[in-house]
Amino acid sequence: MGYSFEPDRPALTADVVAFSLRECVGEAQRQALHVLLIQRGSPPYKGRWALPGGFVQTGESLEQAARRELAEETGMRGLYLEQLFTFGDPKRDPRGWTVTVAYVALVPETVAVQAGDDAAAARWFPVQSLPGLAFDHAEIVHYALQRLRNKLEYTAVGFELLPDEFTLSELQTAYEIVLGETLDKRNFRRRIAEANVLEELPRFKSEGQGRPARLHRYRRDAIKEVKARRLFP
Amino acid sequence: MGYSFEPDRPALTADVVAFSLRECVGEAQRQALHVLLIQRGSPPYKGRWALPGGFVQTGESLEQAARRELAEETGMRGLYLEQLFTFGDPKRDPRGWTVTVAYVALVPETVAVQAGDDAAAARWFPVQSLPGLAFDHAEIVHYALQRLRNKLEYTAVGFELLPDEFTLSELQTAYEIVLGETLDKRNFRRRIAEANVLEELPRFKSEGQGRPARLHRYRRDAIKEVKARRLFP
DNA sequence: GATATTTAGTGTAAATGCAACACTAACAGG
DNA sequence: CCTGTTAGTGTTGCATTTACACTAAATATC
Repeated sequence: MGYSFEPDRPALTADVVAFSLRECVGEAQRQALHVLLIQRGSPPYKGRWALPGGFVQTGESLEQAARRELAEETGMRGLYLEQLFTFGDPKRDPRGWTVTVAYVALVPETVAVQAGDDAAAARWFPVQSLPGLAFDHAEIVHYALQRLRNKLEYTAVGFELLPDEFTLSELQTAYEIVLGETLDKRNFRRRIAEANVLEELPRFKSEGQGRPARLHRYRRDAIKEVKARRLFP
Repeated sequence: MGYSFEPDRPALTADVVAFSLRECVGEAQRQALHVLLIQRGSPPYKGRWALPGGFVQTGESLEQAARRELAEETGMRGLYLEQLFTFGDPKRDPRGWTVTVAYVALVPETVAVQAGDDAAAARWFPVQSLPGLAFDHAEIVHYALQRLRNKLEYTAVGFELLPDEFTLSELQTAYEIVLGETLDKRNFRRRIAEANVLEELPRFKSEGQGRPARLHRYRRDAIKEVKARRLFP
């Protein structure tokens, strides 16, 4: 690093692609993968939808900035968060040089959005029918979706999209929706069992009619990355 | 993104972890994975070794900045380059707030280092015996090494460490050194063949004595990511 | 309350993929 | 020409993965 000459500095922001499995409006009982978007209240792209995010502030880490912005604009806290990629095309923001560190967040359906202080509208959109997005945010979402699918294939982070306690059927449905394919029930359960990241709870959940399903939760002592073998080859 | 308030901006740098397979000094014919380091000529960490890199300049993309810095400080151009991670701990640079976008480069042994304009020393160090590094660069190298091994396991980027034309034995040796394990010759060749990213050349290379080996090169029309199946499970 | 309906939960067999393994081919040096 | 060295090639046993169907436990209906 040759620090002898100090050129201009870009504005640095952290943006978050927050994914969640939510029910489609209209179609009750049909879940789909959604992304949280915020409607811009000022130019450029006024009125357009954009990813939650904002400036990284002095003294905070990048991840802290992402968490803070998410909390400020949507009220959501304590989520799974992972750095995705840093986007720095000099023309990505029409106002000037702005580099953004993008994060992916996974949000259980039970976590509610509370509109931010600045009262900007925040809404979940199905990834299949996103509105036109501000800046290069469409590209960021696209990249995030690829990464999420990849990650789900060879790690066991699926439960980050579910509440603390969940049934194996709910977990399987989550995987099926994100991966966009149906999975075999017995094979799915075997793999999850082999990954050894869940523990049974002494409780059950009644899914309307039908036999009640055992509740599970993530084992806090489990290693996050199940790297040895792909979960869904 | 709420751009109503503009806080301080961090300095933004791009640093490069350049990997190469080189012969160990002293031990002729024994290759090892090396990382290119540059000796700092000014405080902080004066005299310490650090990753090549420097400020991202106005009007250039992050990758362009990484390539430019690498060219300026080492003379190396046209390499495989991939964004690794962005490090933004507010205390990572004692002089002040500096965020760095780290890249990984893969360098064939045939590419020579030309000392930079500022005549700073540039040297290849075996990853197994790195000197104490400036800033958080040790952490960055550690992370880069993990990523390289991972990448080699399920993609076919190994040839980026070799010259344009190479033999299959050379490619296998490259994989063995990076992964730190020996591989079965027939299984290795089968997997490389199935990945379908190489083409035979009508030429051979004599490796001292012994039967000459057919030269291969990377097929320009091949898709880079061999994602369907891990290469070395 | 008997029966139908719905969801949960469980094992096995066939096919596929992976890992282990040994010899022949082509050259250089003595 | 004989030896040493590196290149190149298939098969088999084992492990993993996939495909697949019934029983269990609850609710709703008549």
